[in-house]
Amino acid sequence: MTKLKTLRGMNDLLPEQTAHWQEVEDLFRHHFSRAGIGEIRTPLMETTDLFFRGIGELTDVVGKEMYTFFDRGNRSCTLRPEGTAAVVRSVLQNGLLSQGPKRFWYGGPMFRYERPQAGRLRQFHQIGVEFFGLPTARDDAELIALAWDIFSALKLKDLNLELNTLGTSEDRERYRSELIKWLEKKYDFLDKDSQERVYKNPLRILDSKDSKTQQLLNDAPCLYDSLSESSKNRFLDLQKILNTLEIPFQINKRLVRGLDYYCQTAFEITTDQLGSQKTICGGGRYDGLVQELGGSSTPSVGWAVGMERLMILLNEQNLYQKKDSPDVYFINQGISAEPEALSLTRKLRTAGLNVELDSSASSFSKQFKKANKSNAKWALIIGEEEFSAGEVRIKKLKFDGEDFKERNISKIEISKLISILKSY
RNA sequence: GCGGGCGUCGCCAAGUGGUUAAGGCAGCGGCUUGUGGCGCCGCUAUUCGGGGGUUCGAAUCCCCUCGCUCGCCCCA
Repeated sequence: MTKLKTLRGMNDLLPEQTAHWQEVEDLFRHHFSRAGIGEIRTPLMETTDLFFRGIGELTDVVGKEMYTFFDRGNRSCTLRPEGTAAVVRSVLQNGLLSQGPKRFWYGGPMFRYERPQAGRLRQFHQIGVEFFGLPTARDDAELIALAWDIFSALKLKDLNLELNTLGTSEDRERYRSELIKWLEKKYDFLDKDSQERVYKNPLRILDSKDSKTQQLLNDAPCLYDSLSESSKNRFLDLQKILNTLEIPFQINKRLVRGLDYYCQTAFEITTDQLGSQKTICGGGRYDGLVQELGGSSTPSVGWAVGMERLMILLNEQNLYQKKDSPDVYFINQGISAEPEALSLTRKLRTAGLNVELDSSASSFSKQFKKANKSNAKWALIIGEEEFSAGEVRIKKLKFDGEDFKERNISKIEISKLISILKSY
């Protein structure tokens, strides 16, 4: 029989990992709730059309990375490859923008059919934020600061905030045709990948890894030069505000985000500790998207964090908290004592204690060994002797200064027991 | 989708054509039927990701396939 296993690029998260994930997710939630940002949960699956219209048919994500299939009603369905399009859809469908600007966050699995690598899976997880109806550079700065503060709270080191502006869609279009004209003249000197992108995605060529192409590009028209005055000023404003907030950044003129909807501000938070999957947070402004999906013109801005990459980086920088050990390890043996131990365990757990109940029914000596390994502070022991006496034995497993004499406590005095267990 | 590396027990790993596939960790049992952290003893892969081939003989060589990994593309 062949072994059953996960699909390629889709991993289980096991208890040791989920504990870390939860800590990190809690931190995100905490920051969001302090900023008055509500969570929005959309289905994992949407009509294919949403992503065609939202992300852009010519992007790689839509063109070759989507999990698309027909359901029994012959509808074309797609597992969401990113979060923004669905959030916009939801916000419109539910009329959430009728009362002015709104901020939302979302999280969960996304799906892209790509060749897996470290930090790039077919099912991966993002947490993202979207601001709607907030048009200014100050709004951009608030959004960026939110991400920056979360990473700071995680104590992440050596992060770079890279910043660029793409201008308005008119600026971008003007530059695009100018760049294509220039690239056509240099076509024969470009590397193969870049040649293919001349018409498909010329801005991406600016980011080519080919050194000859890069040299050539030194003379290429610059996006910044074709920006309108107001776009330029907007970008300068943003930089000024970030300086005021004391958030360090560097301008990366080659930063061109891949999805069609971006305009004006584009940014990434990167690290050089993750190999080629170096972006842990990417985002930008998408003023045209809401209208594109059928709403009224609503300037919007957002970012998304790649959870897997973030978790790898936290691990790399040794920022995981050590896992909690139980307060109590409950040693128990005997036909009457075992149910009694379970009963007491329930009461102690209800009182807020972390209790690990031994279920091996093996010798006391074995159970003590396990108690030690569990790293619990206390051992409770109940065997037939204690059961008959209506008592439970309490013993301290760790020496942390205070001396505690092993003793028996009557079960009637449960509150006393609880207060002892909680007192160290 | 393209190119490089890899795949031996739950984990880490030795073995690179020849009788029973080292070792460590973890697990289980015992020394010690009710008191631990140390120590000692024992047990745990008919099988080397899967399939086919070469050979008297394969974990070791060849082919295919699956998966992981690194880089490219792209992106979080």
